[in-house]
Amino acid sequence: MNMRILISNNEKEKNKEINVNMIKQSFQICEGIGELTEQKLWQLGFQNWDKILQSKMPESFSRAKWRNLQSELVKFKTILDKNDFSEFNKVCPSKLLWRSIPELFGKIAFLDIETTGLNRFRNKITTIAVYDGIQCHNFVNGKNLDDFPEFIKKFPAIATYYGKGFDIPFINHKLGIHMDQIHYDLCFLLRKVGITGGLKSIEKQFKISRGNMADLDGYSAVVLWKKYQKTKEEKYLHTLLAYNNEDVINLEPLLCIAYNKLIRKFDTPFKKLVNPVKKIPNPFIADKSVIKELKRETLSYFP
DNA sequence: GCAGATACACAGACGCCGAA
DNA sequence: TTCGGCGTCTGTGTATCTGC
Repeated sequence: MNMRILISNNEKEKNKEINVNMIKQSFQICEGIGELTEQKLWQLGFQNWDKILQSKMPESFSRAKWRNLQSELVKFKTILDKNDFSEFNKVCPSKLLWRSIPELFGKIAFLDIETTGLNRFRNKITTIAVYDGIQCHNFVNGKNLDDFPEFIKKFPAIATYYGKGFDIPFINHKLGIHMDQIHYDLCFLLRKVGITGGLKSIEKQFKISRGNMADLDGYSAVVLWKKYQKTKEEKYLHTLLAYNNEDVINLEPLLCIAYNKLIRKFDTPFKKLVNPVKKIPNPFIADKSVIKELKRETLSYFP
């Protein structure tokens, strides 16, 4: 059930052109190099790894520190030259992984799951949506959920909203896999720049629309799955998938917003990412009668 | 060369936050 | 309501610098 919608998006092409080597301007990833030393290096004109490796030691550095910096950079360069992002994920400090976003833009899987509840030991996964920047892919319990582990392997990076706390531990436990990709968790990236709140409230803040599904939430997804299981009517499943897809499609502009705010906050010399202004059409459409039904029932529970 | 001062990196504790 | 990741704060460790 891989749903395919092809789009042409000039913004994504622009982002590919933007400095794909931005991670190679980062020095804090090296052991013994902190924020201040990195700033100092930029001020001294050392804009990337190659410049460090080709230049003589500046006076303000000790011989030991310079040698350590160079050997660390050789290590990281070897890993990146091999495109070994899983190894890069292991050796790069997690607080700096966001700097690899431009490097991997276009290869990131935006991911979100729906479940029957919050507890990964008692509840189960109902659907998983993955947006690869071009199209949505859906995995449904009882249909093709088992295809997910093989499918997700091909992405070097994933992006979620609070996936580190919820989605990934849930997937790892339920599907018995270990996802070792680079993981951009937008909840924590946005917190770094002072933006907090749930996904829906942040979408509102940045005027990212979710059409007629604005009033649905995680609990609605639980109810939709129960109704689908009881009636087997496709309208409930399609509304659930539409909701699930809307979450992952909206993660892409949020990732750009977070990255652009981070490079400004940390006073880096990195270039901005172009925010994709055009959203792809959701391959599933939420059934209007189902939305009304959900609203009515929610009102009767909470008068 | 040594001792004290300084700068910087790093580790641990604690509290906040968001997921269905 | 539960759980676990992350940020912030604070203290500690280490390397380097400075003055004698």
